[in-house]
Amino acid sequence: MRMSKMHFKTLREVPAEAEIPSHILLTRAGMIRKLVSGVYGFMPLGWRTLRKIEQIVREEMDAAGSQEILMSALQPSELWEESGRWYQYGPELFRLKDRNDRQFCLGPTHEEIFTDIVRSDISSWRQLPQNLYQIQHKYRDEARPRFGLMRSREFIMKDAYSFDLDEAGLDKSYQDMYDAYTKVFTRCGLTFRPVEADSGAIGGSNSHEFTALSEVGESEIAYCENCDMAATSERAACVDEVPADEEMLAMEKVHTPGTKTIEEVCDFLKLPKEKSIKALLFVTYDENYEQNGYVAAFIRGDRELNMTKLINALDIPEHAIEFADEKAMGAVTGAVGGFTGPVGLHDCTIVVDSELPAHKNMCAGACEEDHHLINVNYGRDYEGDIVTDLKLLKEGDPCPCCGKPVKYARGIEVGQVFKLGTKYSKAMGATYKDDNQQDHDIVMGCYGIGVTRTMAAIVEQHHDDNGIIWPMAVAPYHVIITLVKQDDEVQAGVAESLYQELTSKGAEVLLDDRKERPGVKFKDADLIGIPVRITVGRDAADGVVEFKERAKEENEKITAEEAAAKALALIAAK
RNA sequence: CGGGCUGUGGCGCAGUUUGGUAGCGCGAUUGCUUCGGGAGUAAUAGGCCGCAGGUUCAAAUCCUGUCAGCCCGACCA
Repeated sequence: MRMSKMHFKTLREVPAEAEIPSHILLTRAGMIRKLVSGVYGFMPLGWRTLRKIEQIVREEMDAAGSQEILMSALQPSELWEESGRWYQYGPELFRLKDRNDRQFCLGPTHEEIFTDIVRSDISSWRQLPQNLYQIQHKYRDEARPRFGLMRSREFIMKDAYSFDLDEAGLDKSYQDMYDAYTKVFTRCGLTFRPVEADSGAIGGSNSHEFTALSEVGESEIAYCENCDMAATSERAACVDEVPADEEMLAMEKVHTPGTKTIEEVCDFLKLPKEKSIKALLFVTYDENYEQNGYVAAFIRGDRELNMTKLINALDIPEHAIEFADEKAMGAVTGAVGGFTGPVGLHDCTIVVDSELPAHKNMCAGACEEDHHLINVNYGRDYEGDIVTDLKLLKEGDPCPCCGKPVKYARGIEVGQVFKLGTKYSKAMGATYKDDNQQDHDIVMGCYGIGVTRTMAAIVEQHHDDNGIIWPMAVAPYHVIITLVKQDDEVQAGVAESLYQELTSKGAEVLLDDRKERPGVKFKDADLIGIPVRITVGRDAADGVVEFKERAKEENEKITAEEAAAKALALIAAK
């Protein structure tokens, strides 16, 4: 490609809204273009890289035995009603109506569609297992789109769905996908870690998230250097602390004026936070978004609540629960906020963290303004409707597997695999007959890769102050020939024959023949991150050019023939 | 959803307090000089100041409403 003919524009200044390197650099390099918040288009260079990532995904999916199809993004609401997710998915679902008032949505994911396909095409055990995938635009009306491609409302995703006879089959499909994902992200040049994850709105039992390590990532992972434990912070189990046993003392109400927070109460009563119970009150909503109940969660004063664990314990959608305001709190506790406790609390679902029952003689709110109770004991003074792990695992806490202190890291979720089981096949009637004419639910798995997000993650891990440093496998072009003086016949001739030579051997080459000053060409070459740069300049008359890899500091003067051979070797090694 | 900030040529911003004919830098076009790390110079083009309403002789500026964008929070009982 001759750059003088390419639709191409770089920005010298950083766009005002861009915060993180991938957003800044992809925009400055002219690879992506924002239309509205969370919606991006891809310009020639960006589109080439995206297609390369897609191609890697395709090759590995095909190799793993999955078949590519393409379903519509526009989906009728009926299928979502069937699975129950028309309500469950919440406000992130882009909903729209046609001229006849029929409801549709733009697919945020495609479990329903694929299940629908399979239930009509598959009827016999002989037809299983099957694995289908597509690479397609997805739509999610994110509460807060941000960071360019990292969290957008329209994005490209590869989603795959496996259909098996039984759990054993699913285990194999899951492992095959897990292995394929490992190959995909390795080929893309990412440093990543597969971690255990919560399955969220998708549902199902097991799940792993593939996290590209990065400080700007929105995903927080806990891992252990001593054992194999690695999980998202919301998924990570916590070890219950078991305190020394003590005799139960008589419960007592004490006057604690103005002590709303755990800190204030514990300071006032001269107690460690480990001896106090923290209360968190929520209101819940039904399918019509009407308030339908209250939830009180209790954890030890020094702990933090893990919202995901609470939602899972209650078995409700994420959007069906909110922190209660002062008024709602009063309605339940009969007191102003800050003095809620589990004793005598009624008309709400009480969820108690699993480590609290073993804790004796605790301090808790008395459900009365300016009063707390001390020597509160589980079983005698209060009970929970649900007792389960609600705690957030923090850095340094004991590892749930081996007990050593856990570490924390941030990362970008570039892929996730789920064991769905029969959640969708049961709801939508996707069954097969076995060799005894018996019907069984098809056992499903689903597997996603955020293709556009992967592109952003690669930039996050591969850039410097001057721009992007694309790994060869995903670079929009392999080589850029920087022609220093485009109107110097000798230089132009050398550049042209080098361009022809490399192109004819299968290299993807950009020839910078623009009427620009050399500085501009060098800056642009660095910004767009082409892995190999061959500069044709003052030594062209001697057949000598300059060879430089984008990722390396040094450059060398060699003959054009040597440069071509070197470039081809690097391309072949990708 | 809650809180804060911002909308002024393609991009980045000043001007708004104290109403009075819209400015700067980058970019773009043309000429000359320059030419190996985002050149210099001269000239030119480009904006009903997000939108709607109001106050006023007069509104980018004041008032009301509205839309859009960005940031922060979602851990407090």
